[in-house]
Amino acid sequence: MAEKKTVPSDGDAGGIAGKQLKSLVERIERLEEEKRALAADIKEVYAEAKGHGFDTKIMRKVIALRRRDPQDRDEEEALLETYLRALGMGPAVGGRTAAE
Amino acid sequence: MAEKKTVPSDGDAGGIAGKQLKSLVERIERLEEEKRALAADIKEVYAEAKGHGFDTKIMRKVIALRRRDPQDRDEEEALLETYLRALGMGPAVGGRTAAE
Amino acid sequence: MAEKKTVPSDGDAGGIAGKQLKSLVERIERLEEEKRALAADIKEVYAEAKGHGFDTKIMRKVIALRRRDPQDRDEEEALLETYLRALGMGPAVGGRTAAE
Amino acid sequence: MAEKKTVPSDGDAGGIAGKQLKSLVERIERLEEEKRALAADIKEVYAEAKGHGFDTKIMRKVIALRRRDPQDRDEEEALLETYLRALGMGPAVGGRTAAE
DNA sequence: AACGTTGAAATAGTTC
DNA sequence: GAACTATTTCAACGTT
Repeated sequence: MAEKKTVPSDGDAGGIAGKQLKSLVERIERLEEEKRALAADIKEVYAEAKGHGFDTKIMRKVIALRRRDPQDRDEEEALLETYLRALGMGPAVGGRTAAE
Repeated sequence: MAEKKTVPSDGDAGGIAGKQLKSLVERIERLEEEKRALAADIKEVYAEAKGHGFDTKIMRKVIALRRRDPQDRDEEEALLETYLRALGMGPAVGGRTAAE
Repeated sequence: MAEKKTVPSDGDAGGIAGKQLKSLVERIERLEEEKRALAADIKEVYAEAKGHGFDTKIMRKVIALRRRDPQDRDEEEALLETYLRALGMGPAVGGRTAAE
Repeated sequence: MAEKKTVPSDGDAGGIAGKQLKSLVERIERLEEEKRALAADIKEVYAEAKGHGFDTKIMRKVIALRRRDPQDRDEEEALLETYLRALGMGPAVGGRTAAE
């Protein structure tokens, strides 16, 4: 049966390939740690915002919206309305439906 | 790995209370398992929906909307617009037609 | 294939597809309600436990641990193979392969 | 029913609070961008590893495990105390006390 | 009763 | 395009 390739160089268990692997893994781990640090920073800023009385949940939405392509937004919105209409509910925005 | 004892099966301090604890824990575990089963069922229905060509992401949104108090929705929407306006962005999202 | 459509049979909002969507949505909503009921039951059991003087926080930890343990064991086993393979050795079955 | 607060200091959308909000949002966005850059770097390293013939899926597993391990150790320690407390004994400090 | 913490649900992204 | 993983979001809980 065909063996799945695990490490590049063949019979050299723990040899050259091992060194290389170790190096790669360590690089990744370092980058990931930096990434985590950034995430912590972001969290802090949110905390600060909250301390100033802002609603962080809404802030997150705003930031997500800004990141997003306006066209996609519109399309999704349209689709949502379509589904709501198919369910007999009026479009969610612009006030409640008259029914019920 | 060595197993850890959950309760001192035979320790004096654990006696009666230990039995009771065990019973409570098991009841909870049973309920949680049922809960997980239900979650799996829900997942299945979504898969079926997808198979019929529906957009499950939108479906989730619809269901979330239906679950939610209309008043809260409106308030949140208003706040979102407020924030967007404070940032100098038009109220891009919020259900109005794309062309304003 | 390759149509980007909104509902399977399109243009028929509130029609056939609408019925189907409605049915799916309602099924999901029903399942979700059962799920919520179960969650409430679990909460009750915790309340009862608390009433008997147990520390629910610890109980949660214990339950979480019991749930995690089997997984961990599997992962550990998988990992063992992983490392072996990473070292250029075949899966542990039967020890070293003849291929050496 | 409590009123929902929109922006902290005043209703002056686009005013003082608006400046503050904008500043916070931009800081977050900048940090997020750095974070994304890091994620891209990580991805690159994986690509490089793959180019050298390594199985990145396994690499991810290994890295995840190395990250989880220290946590597990802490949890294990915490759990020890947990069990002791569940037995009605105080935290393990000093072993069994005479206070029983 | 707000706060932070934590675990689960959902979403996005990636690989095959 | 389907599955898996990683990230993000949301809700519950205890805490102060």
